[in-house]
Order: sequence, then C-alpha cells, then structure tokens
Amino acid sequence: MASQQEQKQSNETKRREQIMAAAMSVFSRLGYDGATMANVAAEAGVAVGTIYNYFPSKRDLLEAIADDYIIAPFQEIVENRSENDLEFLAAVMENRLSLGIQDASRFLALFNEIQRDPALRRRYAEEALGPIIRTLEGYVRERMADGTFRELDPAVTVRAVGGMFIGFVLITRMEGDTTPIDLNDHARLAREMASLVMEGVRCH
Amino acid sequence: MASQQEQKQSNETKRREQIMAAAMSVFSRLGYDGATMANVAAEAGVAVGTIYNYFPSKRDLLEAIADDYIIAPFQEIVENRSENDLEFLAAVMENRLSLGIQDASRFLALFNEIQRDPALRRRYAEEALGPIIRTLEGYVRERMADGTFRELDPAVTVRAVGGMFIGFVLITRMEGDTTPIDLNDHARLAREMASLVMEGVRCH
Amino acid sequence: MASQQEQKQSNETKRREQIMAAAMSVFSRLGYDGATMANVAAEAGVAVGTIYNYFPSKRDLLEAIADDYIIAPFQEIVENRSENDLEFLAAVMENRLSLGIQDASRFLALFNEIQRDPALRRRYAEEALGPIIRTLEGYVRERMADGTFRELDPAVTVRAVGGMFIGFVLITRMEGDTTPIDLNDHARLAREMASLVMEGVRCH
Amino acid sequence: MASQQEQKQSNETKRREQIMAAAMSVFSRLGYDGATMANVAAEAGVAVGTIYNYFPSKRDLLEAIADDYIIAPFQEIVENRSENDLEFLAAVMENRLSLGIQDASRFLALFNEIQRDPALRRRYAEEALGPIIRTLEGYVRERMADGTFRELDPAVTVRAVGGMFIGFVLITRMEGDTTPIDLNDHARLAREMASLVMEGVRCH
DNA sequence: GATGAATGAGGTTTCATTCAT
DNA sequence: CATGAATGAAACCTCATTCAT
Repeated sequence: MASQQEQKQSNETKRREQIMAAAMSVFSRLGYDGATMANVAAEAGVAVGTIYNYFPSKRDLLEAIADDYIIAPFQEIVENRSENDLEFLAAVMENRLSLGIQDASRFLALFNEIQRDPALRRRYAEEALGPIIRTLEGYVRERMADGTFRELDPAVTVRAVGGMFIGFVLITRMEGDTTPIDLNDHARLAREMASLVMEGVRCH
Repeated sequence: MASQQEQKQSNETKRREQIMAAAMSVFSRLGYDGATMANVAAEAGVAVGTIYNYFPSKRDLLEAIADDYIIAPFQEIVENRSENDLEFLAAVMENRLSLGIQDASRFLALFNEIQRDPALRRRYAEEALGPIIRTLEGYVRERMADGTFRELDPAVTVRAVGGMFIGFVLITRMEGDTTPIDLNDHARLAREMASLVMEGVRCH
Repeated sequence: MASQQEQKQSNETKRREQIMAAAMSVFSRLGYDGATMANVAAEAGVAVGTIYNYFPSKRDLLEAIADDYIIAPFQEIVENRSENDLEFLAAVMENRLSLGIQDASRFLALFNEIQRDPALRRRYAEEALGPIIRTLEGYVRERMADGTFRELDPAVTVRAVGGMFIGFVLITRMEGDTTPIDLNDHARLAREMASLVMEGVRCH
Repeated sequence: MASQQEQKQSNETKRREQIMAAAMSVFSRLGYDGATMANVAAEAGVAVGTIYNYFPSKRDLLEAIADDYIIAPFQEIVENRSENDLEFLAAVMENRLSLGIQDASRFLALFNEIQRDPALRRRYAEEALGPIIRTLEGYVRERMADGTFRELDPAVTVRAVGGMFIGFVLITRMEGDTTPIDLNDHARLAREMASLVMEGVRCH
C-alpha cells in the first residue's frame, strides 16, 4: 500500500531528525570532538549502531546537522526577504532575532568544526554566508543610493553588523549565568540593537 | 651563583614560552581536541616528554595558554585605559584593533574549549570579560551623563559593540580566502567601525 | 494437498539452494570473514532476515556450503569409481578435471575456514579426504601388485598426486591474469598432468 | 655515542621481528581476519599500542609478514640456484624441502589474504612466484634440450610440480593428527617426491 | 632535565543476529 | 514466511601519559 510506503518514509525521516536533534544538542554541549556517538545515541534514545543506519560516520552526521541547522536557516533569511522591505535590516533583526539567537548559538557551537573542515567551510562560505552578505551589501547600497544611509563601506558595514549579532550571543554565552542580559527578551534586544545600528551611540 | 640560578630560571621560562607558543599555534590550527601532544612537541622542537616537565597535562597547557594569550591581553586593555581618555572607545578601537584582531583569532580558536571548561570559563568571565565589560559600561554611563552619548542600555550597548569586533573577525575568518576584507588594514577598519558605532548607518 | 506440500518443500529447497549458491559465490570472492550477511542477501536477492529462516547462523551457512560444495563432490569421486577401471587415476583426471578445477577453487576459497573450524575439519578429514585417500591408496597398491606401478610409498604418492591438482589450481589462481595457463582447456591439462604422473619428467 | 645509536636501532629491529613472529604465529593459527591485534600483542608480550609504534595498521603488519616470511624465502630459492646445477629440481627439493614445508605452511596460512589483497597479490605474483616460475621453466627447457627430460609443456610441468609441494602440505595439514605422513622426515619425502617427478608412477 | 618507546583506556565503526511488522 | 531496522558486542586504532635511559 502507498500508505505503508509513506509510513516507512515518514518513520525514517522522523528517526533521522531525532538523531540529528540529539546530535545538535550533544555537540553544542560537549563539542564535536568531546561528544561521543554513545552520548548522541543516549540523547536520541537509540542504540549506537542505529545512528550508523542513518549516517555513515560521525562526520557525516556533523555535516547533515550543519546543513539543516546552520546553512538552511541562513539561506532562509535571504530567501524570505520581501521585495519592498524598506527596513530590511530592522525587520530582519526584529523578526528574526529569536531565530537568530538560536542560530547563532548553534553556529557558535559548530563554528570551529565548520571552519576547520574544508568541505564544510567552502559550502558554508558559498551557500550560506556568501548569499546573505551579498544580499545585505546590495541592500546597503540601495539605502545609500536613496539617501537613507550615509556613505559607508558596504563590505565592512555588513560584516560588522552581522558580526554584532554573532558576537553579542558569543559574549553572553561566555558570561554564562553571570550575564545581566536576558536572551529571551528578543523584542527589546532587537530594538536596542537596531537603534544602535541605525543611529549609533552619539547624541545628535 | 645567583646568576646561574637566574640563568636557569630564564632558560626554564624560555622553554615554557616556546612550548606555549607552539601549543597556541597548533591549537589554533587543529583545535584543542584535534591537536596531539606530538604535534605540539614537533612544533616546539622538543620531545613529548619534555612538555610534561613544564605542564602536568594537556589541559594545564591549555589553561596556561588561555591565561597568557587570552585573559592577559583582555586585562591589559582595561589596565591601559588612560584616565582622561575622552574617546576611550574610539581609542581602544584604533589603537588596539591590531592586537584585537589577533586576540580575537586566538579567542575564537579557544572559544569552545574555554566555554566548556568550567574552571576556564569562570576565570575568563570573572577576570577578563567581567572587568572589561564593567569598565566599558561605566564609560558609557559617563558619556551618557555628560551628554555625549544618547540614552542607551549600557549592558546591551557594550556587549553589542564588543561583539561586533569578535563577530567581524569570526565572519572574515569563516569566509577564508574569499573575503574582500583586508584584516591587515587596521586603521581603515578601525575608522569604519568606530564611525559605525558612533554615528550608526542612518543619514542625519 | 500432497502436491501443495511438495510444492512448498520444493520452494523451500530452491530458496535454500539459492542462498547457498549466493553464499558460495560471495565467500569465494570476499572470504568467509570478509563477506557479510548483507552481501549474501544481496547476491541471493533476499532480505537478510530471510537467510536466518533457512540457516541458524553464518557459520551454519558455511557448514552447509562446505557439505554441499566441497565434501559431496569429493565423496562423489570415490563413489563413482567403476570397478573395472584399470586406469582409475587417469580417468579421474580426464573425466573430472573440469569438476576438479572448480572444486579446487571452492576448496581453496574455504580451505582456511575448513581447516580452522574443528567440526568442519573433522568432518572433512573423515568423510571427504579420508575415503578418497584410502581408495586411492588401495588403487595404488593394486597397481603395484599387478606390476603396472613400480614400488612407491602409496601414502606419499597419493597425497603428492592429489596435491598436484590442488596446488596447480592454487598457483594459477595466485598468478591471476598473468598466468599463461588456460584453466578452461581441461582436456589438455588433464593429458599433460596424467602423463606427468604416469611417466615422470625424465626421458626413457 | 655510535653504539647507543646502534643499540637503539638493534632494539627497534628486534622489537619489529618479535611482533612479526608473533603475528605470523597468530595469523597462521586463527587466520588474518580471525586474529585480533590483542591476540598478536599477547603472543608478542607487548601492549596493543606498541604494535602501532612499528606498524601503521593490521594490514601493514600483514604485508610486512608476507614480505619477510613468504616473498623473501621464495626469492632466495631462485637466487641460490647454482649455475652448474644439473639436477636443480632434485636439489631444490632435497635441500629445500625443509624450508619448503615451513614456507608452504606459512604461504597457505596467508594464501587467501594474499590472493584477495590486490597490492599483495601483484607483488607476490611479480616478485616471488613469477621469477621462480620463469627460472624453473628455463631449467625445464634446458633439460629438454639436452635430452634429459622428454617433451613436456614447461608451463604446466613447472606449476604442477610446484603445486605438488604446496598441495602435499595442504592435504597433510588438512588431515591434521590423522595423517600418516611425518612432515619432519624431509629427506624421505624429498626422495619420494623427486622420484615421482622424475620417473612417474608407471613401471618401466 | 630531555627523550621517546610503551602503555591501555576509550573512541569510532562494523556486522551477526533478533524481532516486530 | 519475508522483511530490514534496531541492537550492542567486539574490533581497530589513537593518543595522553608514564618512566627507564
């Protein structure tokens, strides 16, 4: 029956996702090298061998995670840009900071591994970081052209603003429990940072 | 006698630093877990066993590196704040971006390990990140009080601006060879980012 | 009813043979240890679990194969000895070299496993090798008694001549593509070897 | 001191040989796949990790063994051929059967692995089997030319005679304790087999 | 103090076997 | 009876650490 086929497909997908979610969680907590397949299996509630029915190796599991949890969300940000978005940057920040913080956390958790794996880094640079940076650079140029933004170096601006989010999350994660920042209050954080980017710190 | 003692002391110190420099280099390249003590020994030009005459374990070596290469530079930034530095932020950026980029690179290389090691993270948060953040928050409040800065949340502002540097370096490192940014042109990068922080992107 | 029963029996037998043939092929190619049950299942066109409906374990499958593909052919050689076969040895060689080469290949493929498995080796020695060697020793004694053969040690002679076939195949298999021997030209090989055994190499 | 250097060299060589001898023994007993590195380590009286200080992998260990215990002895047989050896074949058999039986045992123990490993098989065919077969074929042609041997196909003859030795050992090993053949009585076995090869079985 | 061979715990991966469907 | 996903024991291999020289 078709439904049996579908059921099997669905089960397989579900199992894959279950394992990937567990791996993302364990890798975030212990790092890729620090995590063992036994850790991942325990978190996923399956046997170690089961993981290998879905991913040929620990590294393939990492790459699948990077694809689904890092690269895909980044691509989504670009694709979801509405054409007439006058305040794309602010909108991105406000609408997506929630996602962004989670993404940033995951990104940071896998950053070292992504950076050191040549295949991963190339794919990441080409398929995730590159498009979003180019889109944002284009956006900055448009705003400069229509007089909304002042004269800036788009390349530096975009990387600095994007880096602000990553770095902000990085610092608060580093502070751990001692940080006064509530990462869950996305709206406020988005407002503050958007304002910072738009107006700068100086009083006018 | 004393000079012999000193000479010995000096040799020992030199050997320690030689090993730590090698370890910093190897850990940056391969990551802490990816690097082996044999790698470090080869880079330092000593035998594996020699390392253990200076550091009880690989982890102690990491902690020593984190102290000297990450925490110390951060502390130095705070200590070197000249009291009458009206434009501390800009000055830090301009004067220290060179160091900052290298520091950020090292910081990023060890970030995951620091974050995951409870002892390291506590020391890092308390002795390096905490003081600099408190100092900067105080600075922001002063500027707000004297009317130079507008009304801002100092906690968010400081972390966002500090994060901008870390994140900027992180992104360009991620891009690898494909980035259009020249990390060596510190002066220009510092000027751009300082301007961005001061004035924001919007045209006034 | 009976025919259904028979049909079922026949289907079951066919399935067994299908699996055994696949296993023989895979074991020859990859060795017993190198072959996986998944390999065998794929070659047989069945699911892995199905094999276990016919054979309790991989080792049982090996033993069944050894029985059918190695021991049985050897026994057949003895049983088929026609009583009045004056030139049994030559006849065996000529008539059976075709089978012999294939048997030898299979034998060699499983030789190590047979030799190392105590149960298999005992059965092999007692039920296959033993009878054929005793039969051939008796044959040599008869020929010595009737003056056809000269004075020889029957035990050595029989093992040397039998070994010649096995060893001949072993060497040519070892040579792989580089051998000048055409193993398919059974008639010629049989003639050459029979002549060698009968007359030796020296000119008379 | 030079002697220290030499001592170290000697120790390393001794250790290598100790491990290889243990591996040869274990592989012969259990087969390559059946043997574990723990088995080899136990037999050699070292820790598992120590083996990896001398051989990068189990397969490299196998190849080293094949080189030293199989290929080298075969090459030696050819190299030691005295030029005016009128009865090379008989001499080889008589002088070398002792070595030959041991070699054959080792050869058989590794035969399957050698045959299935492309690199090993090529080297074996080219460097060990090839030269000895070519040498023997030349020898047979010489004897045919001077009338000592009758008209024979040298290719078949050489492989059949060589195979006789291998096969003889194979059969007696297969028989295990039940064989009536005393493999230690080399002189007698050599005499019998040489006679068989020279004169054949038939009475003249 | 320097050396590097030896060690063995622990990690990744394979695969025979089971069993619910 | 066929299926193939799940299982986990056991293998290979790495590498931090020790210690005799």
